[in-house]
Amino acid sequence: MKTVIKEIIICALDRAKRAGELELGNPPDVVIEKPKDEKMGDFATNVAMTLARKERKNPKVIAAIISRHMETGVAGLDSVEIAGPGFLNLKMSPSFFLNRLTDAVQQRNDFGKSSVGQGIKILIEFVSANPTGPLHIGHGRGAAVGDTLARILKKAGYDLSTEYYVNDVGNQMNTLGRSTWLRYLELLGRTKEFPKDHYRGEYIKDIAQSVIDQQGNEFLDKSEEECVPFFREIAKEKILEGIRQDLSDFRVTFDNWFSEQSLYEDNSVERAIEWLRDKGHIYDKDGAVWLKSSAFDDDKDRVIVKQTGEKTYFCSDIAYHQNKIKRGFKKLINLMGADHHGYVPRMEAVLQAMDYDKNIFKILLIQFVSLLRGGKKVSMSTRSGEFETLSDVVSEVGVDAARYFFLMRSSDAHLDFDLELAKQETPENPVFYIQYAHARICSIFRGSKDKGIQFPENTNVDLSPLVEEEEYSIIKAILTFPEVVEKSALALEVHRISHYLLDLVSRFHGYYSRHRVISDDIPLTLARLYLLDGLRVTIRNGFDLMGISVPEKM
RNA sequence: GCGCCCAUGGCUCAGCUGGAUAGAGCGACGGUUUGCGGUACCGUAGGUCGGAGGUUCGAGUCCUCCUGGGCGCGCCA
Repeated sequence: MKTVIKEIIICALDRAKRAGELELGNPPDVVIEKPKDEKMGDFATNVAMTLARKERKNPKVIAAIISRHMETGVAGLDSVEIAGPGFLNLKMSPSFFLNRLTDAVQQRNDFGKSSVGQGIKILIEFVSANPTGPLHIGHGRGAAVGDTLARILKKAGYDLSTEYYVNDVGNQMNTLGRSTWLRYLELLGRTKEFPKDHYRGEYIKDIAQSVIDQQGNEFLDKSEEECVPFFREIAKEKILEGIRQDLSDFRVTFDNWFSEQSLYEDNSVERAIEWLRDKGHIYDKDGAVWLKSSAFDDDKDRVIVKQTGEKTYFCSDIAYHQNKIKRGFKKLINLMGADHHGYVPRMEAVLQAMDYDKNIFKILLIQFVSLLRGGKKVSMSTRSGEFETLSDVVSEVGVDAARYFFLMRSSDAHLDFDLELAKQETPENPVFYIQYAHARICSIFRGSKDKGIQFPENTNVDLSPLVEEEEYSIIKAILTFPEVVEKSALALEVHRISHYLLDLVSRFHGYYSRHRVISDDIPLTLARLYLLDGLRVTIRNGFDLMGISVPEKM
C-alpha cells in the first residue's frame, strides 16, 4: 500500500525537478509513515525535511513545491497538507481504501505475502539442542522463534529451509552412554558410583529401564568398553525421538536434520582443515592445531584439534557451515541461546577465513526465559536434572499460549513467562483476546446465516455503505499487515506480529461494541460482513505465521 | 578485567532505517448492557524514557562515559 503512496511522491518530485524547482542529484529515499494523529491524514512523508540540507532550502518551502506538483483527484489522492516542520500529510479517497480491502480479502491465505525476499535461498538453523536430554523451556523459545521466523521469511518471498544440527559426536555422547549404562546396572541392583558430571535426569533411568525390558540383563556382566557404545546409541536415538516428538507437538518441523557425525564420515572435517591450512589460517602450537581467528576480530585464536587428536566442536562447525554454503544457501541464519554469544565472533571469523562475506551470516541470540507462577519465579535446578521441560509447559498451558508467549517479546529481551496468565481464558491473556475476536467474528457470520442473509463468498460486495471513521481505521489497520510481515522479515523480528494483531483486534472489539453488524439494512450488513471477513482473514494469516490456531468457537 | 544483551508510568512491555504532543495491557479509581459471544467496551489518574555529556533542524532511538541487572570469556558442547 505504501508503495503506491511512494509512487505519488516520487512522481511529484520528478515534476518539480523538471520544472527546475528542485535540484535532486540522487533520488532521495522516500519514507512513508503514518501521521501522528489519524486526523492529520492517512499518510505522511518527511522528504522535504531530509532534502532541506542538500537543496539548501527551508523544509517548508520544499514541501510547498512538492505539494504543488501533486495531483489531487488522481490515484486516490484527495488532499495534501503541509504540517509541522515540513511534513507532507496526504489524505486519500475512501475508494482508495475500499479497493485495497477488496484485494486483500480476495487474496485469502495469500494476503500478507510479498516478494521482498526475491526468492533468495536462506537456511535457518535453530534449536540444535544436544541429544543428551529433553528440550527445556529455553529451547522452546528458540523453537517458536525459529519456526515463526521461517514462516515469516517464506511469506516475504524467500526460498527458505530449516535445519536442526545434531551434535551426535564427542565426549558428551560417551558420557550419555555411560550415564545410561550406570543406571542400567543400578536398576539391576549393582550400584556403582554415579559421577557428578553425568546426566542425572529421570529420563536416563527410563531409557535404562527400556533396555532391561527389551534385552534383560544381557549387559550386566559385560565390560564398560563393550557396553558404553551400545548405551550411547540407544540413548541418543531415544532422546532424539523424544525431541522430535516434543517439537512436532509444538508444531515445529524441520526440512532437514543434519548429523555432525556425517561430517566426519565423509571427511568434510578433514578437508575443511586442509583447506584452511592451505590458506594459511591454521598453525600448530603446544601439540594442538589452532585457527587464527584473532585475525578476524575474535579475541583469541581457537583450538580446532586438541592435543589428544580429537577435533573440537568448533572444528566440525567449520565444516558444517562450509557445507551449508556449498549447498547453495546465500544467507545463513542461526538461532542460539544468548549464553552462547561468545561463539559469535569466532563463527564470523570462520566465514571470513573462508573468504565469504560475513554479512551472509547472521546469528540471532535468544535471551533467557524465566518461568513465573503467580508472579514468582520458578527455580530451575538443572543440577538435579529436574528442570522445566518444554513438554511440561506445553501440557500445562497448551501449544497456542506457549507459542504466543515465546513470540510476544523481542528476542533480545529477557522473557517472563507467567504460567498462570498463559492458562487464563480472560482478556488479560492476549492469546485468548485475539482468538476470542476471531471466534466472535465467526459467530456473527453464523448469526447472519441464521437470519437468511446470503454473504457472497467469491464476489465483490458494494462497500460504499462503510462510512464510519472506525471502519476506515480498521481497514487501514488490515492493510498494513503486509508491511508488518515485510518488516518482521527484514528485521528478523517475530514479536511485531503479535503486537500488530493485538492492536488490530482491539480496534475490532471497540467497533463491535458500538456498531451492529447485522441489521435490517441489507447493503450495510453485507458491507460490514465483508469488513469482518477481511479481519478474519488477517487474524488467521497472522496467527498462521505464529503457528497458533484460530478457533471458530471457544 | 574484557565482551555481548537489557534499563521507558506501581507491574509487564511497544515505540518500525532519528521525526510531529512517548503508547498499550495489567493493577488502581470511576462508568457502560432487556439487541450479533460482557471471555467485551469507555473514561480518569500515573513519565525529568537509569544518570551525565555529545552529534543536528530534530534523540527513547545514534556516539562516549558512568550506574544497576543478566550472560559469557575452556584443548566443553
